[in-house]
Amino acid sequence: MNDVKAGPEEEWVKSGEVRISDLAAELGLTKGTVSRALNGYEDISKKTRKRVMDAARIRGYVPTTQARRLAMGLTETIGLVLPPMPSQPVNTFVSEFINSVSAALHLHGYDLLVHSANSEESEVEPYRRLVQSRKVDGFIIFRTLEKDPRVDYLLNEGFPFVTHGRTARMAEHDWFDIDGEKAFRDATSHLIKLGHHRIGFVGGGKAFFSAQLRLKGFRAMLEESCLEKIPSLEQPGDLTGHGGETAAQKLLKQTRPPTAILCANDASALGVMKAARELGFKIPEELSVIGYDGIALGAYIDPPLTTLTFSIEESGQEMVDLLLRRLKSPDLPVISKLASAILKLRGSEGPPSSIQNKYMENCL
Amino acid sequence: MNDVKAGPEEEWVKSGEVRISDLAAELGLTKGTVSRALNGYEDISKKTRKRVMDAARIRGYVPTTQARRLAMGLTETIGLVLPPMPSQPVNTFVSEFINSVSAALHLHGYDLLVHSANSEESEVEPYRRLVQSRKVDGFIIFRTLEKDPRVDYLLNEGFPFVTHGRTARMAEHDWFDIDGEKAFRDATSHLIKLGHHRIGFVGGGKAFFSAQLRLKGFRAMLEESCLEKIPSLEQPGDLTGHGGETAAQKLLKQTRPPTAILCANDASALGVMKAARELGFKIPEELSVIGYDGIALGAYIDPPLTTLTFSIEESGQEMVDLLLRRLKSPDLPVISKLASAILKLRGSEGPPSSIQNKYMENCL
DNA sequence: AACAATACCGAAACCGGTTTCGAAATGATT
DNA sequence: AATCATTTCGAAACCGGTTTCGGTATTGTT
Repeated sequence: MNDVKAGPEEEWVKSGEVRISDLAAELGLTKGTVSRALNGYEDISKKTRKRVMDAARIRGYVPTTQARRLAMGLTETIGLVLPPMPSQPVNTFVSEFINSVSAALHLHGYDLLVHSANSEESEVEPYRRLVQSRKVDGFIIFRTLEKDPRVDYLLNEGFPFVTHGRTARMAEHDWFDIDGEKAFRDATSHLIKLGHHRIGFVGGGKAFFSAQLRLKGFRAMLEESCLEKIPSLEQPGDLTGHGGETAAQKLLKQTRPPTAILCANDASALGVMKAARELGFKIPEELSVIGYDGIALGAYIDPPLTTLTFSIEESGQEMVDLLLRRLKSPDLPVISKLASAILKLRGSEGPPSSIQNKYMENCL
Repeated sequence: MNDVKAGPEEEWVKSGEVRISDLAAELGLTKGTVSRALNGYEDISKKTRKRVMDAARIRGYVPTTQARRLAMGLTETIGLVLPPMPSQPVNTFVSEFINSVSAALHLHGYDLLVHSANSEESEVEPYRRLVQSRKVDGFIIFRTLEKDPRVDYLLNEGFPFVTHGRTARMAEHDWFDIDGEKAFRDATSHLIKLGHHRIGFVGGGKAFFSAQLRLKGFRAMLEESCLEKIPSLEQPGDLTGHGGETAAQKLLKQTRPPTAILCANDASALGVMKAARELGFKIPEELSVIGYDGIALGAYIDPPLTTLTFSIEESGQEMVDLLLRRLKSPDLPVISKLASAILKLRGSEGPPSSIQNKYMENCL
């Protein structure tokens, strides 16, 4: 019932028991000939090719991947090392990302090797091991730091990789990134147009390049709109719910708290909302909150979280494209792609309640 | 600066460029001897062993995994196929699970191959391919169905695997599971002790064995407590936020709505809370809600979601243990492990407001 | 000093494929 | 019918390791 679908004359065989030498012996050919027949070489007569392919199908022959790869000198495998995960509230990105990367790789005959980073050893150690043991042809790296040791190591080795996110050395390696700067310009602009003057910002770890760019976009739009930059309204965070909570407390306990808070990611935003509730701020009437990541769950909380969202599936596909292109032609100049996030309005933002916020004069 | 840490006499070399034959030639030995020296064979003199190991270290020799595995006839790789993911609100389980499985495997020298299921083809197709091409030694399967085609296929093939979750054929294969039945007995009991009479249940897909067990636990505790089973209070769900929303609407629009709702997972619970808000039910005063999964994010919503939680890390480790044991001794009798979930009270449940709920008489 | 036992290493087969090269068989040409 | 070009396949090397087997060289025994 659950057998391999079998034609009339095909008998069921346990998978993976027949080798190319068995097939060759059975057909009275050498394994070299069988190999060429199956791989479409031109120096095989139509007749024998048919014989070989029929026999292969009937006997259920599938070449052993290990042997084929060894002979051909390739691994057809891409490595992805999971960064150590502190109990982050929202990891939905990782699984979706793995899923899309894996699917895209599979289309091209590549496998995905997922490795976890042992938190006790150096961050690059897993990469070093995978490179040295020749288990992979290249890497997919995400959650990049401005100065990223993984990038340094691989660039030094001349080993192919693509990053999700920019780094200080972005001119030297392929990367894909979301335009977080523009995203935060948009979000900030949206808040300003709603009438907000005092906008708080909860950042991500300073080491993450992306977090810096988001802050940059925020500041740029403030300046463009002739709003003064208020240092006390910029709070560092760590991209976790708890971090957002702490940062929000510092923001909201000020004598003149912000009327809106922009968060470097959704997890932070959830922490911010929690702190706001506990301090008695009504969202969005007394405080607007905007996050970043577009986690689906944000739609289910109260109020639904307005956020900046982007396609994880596209990210995975684009990165695979970049990496495979690099593997095919190692000497190509560096390629990069920038995709944009879109502001998904769900309800956690609105005009500030205080009428004090008169519509600001345009600075131009 | 980012070089491999190098001793005084060790010169830097690009990783993975030196083969065992190079090493042998350099030392004036045969590759067989070098191999045995490095692998601790006894028929190698102390002197040459030291020579070989020193040279290997200095030259940075690491055996090519592909070749070693081919020669030894093993893959040291475990496959994990991601089930097609409908845009589920909360996928935090998957990434954490992959992380722990990968870490546990790595301790034993195994790699994790993550494959994604193409939704267009049969569910077992990815497994079939991985088996036939001999890419993996065994599988980690999760989110099992009662009648699971993947399990059927692999049992038929005699191919090693372990499931996270039971199946109809659980007597024939190794499995690890959370005792969802007991978990829901506990949660139900908790609600009953709080004074709830009319408790709603939002289930998972009927195909998932785990969902059935959770329902079973719910029913069992109702019966044990002499509460009548009210069919209209059991609503099917699909483990998504939207499914929970729909189910909750059906529950809460009844003339006598439940005073508490138990959900087969947290995503459903979030949907239930959303629907409840929109229908004007205050949580937990007018409606208690309990989920299952223990997603960290549940602590950040309002009110924080009470849920049944378990250790994903433990799950991954235990499953790896079971699988590797199976690989080592294929003829061992079937092993299974059942871990328990614990009720994590966070605030989304409480006593029913209506005083109508007089303390029920104990049925014993 | 002759002989047996032991330590140590080389030679070669093997894992399961791919690919190059050359020879035999076939067909075409004159 | 002899010559040459093609077609078609076998033989063998190769990928980079592991492992078995057997032969020296060394040591130990009497």
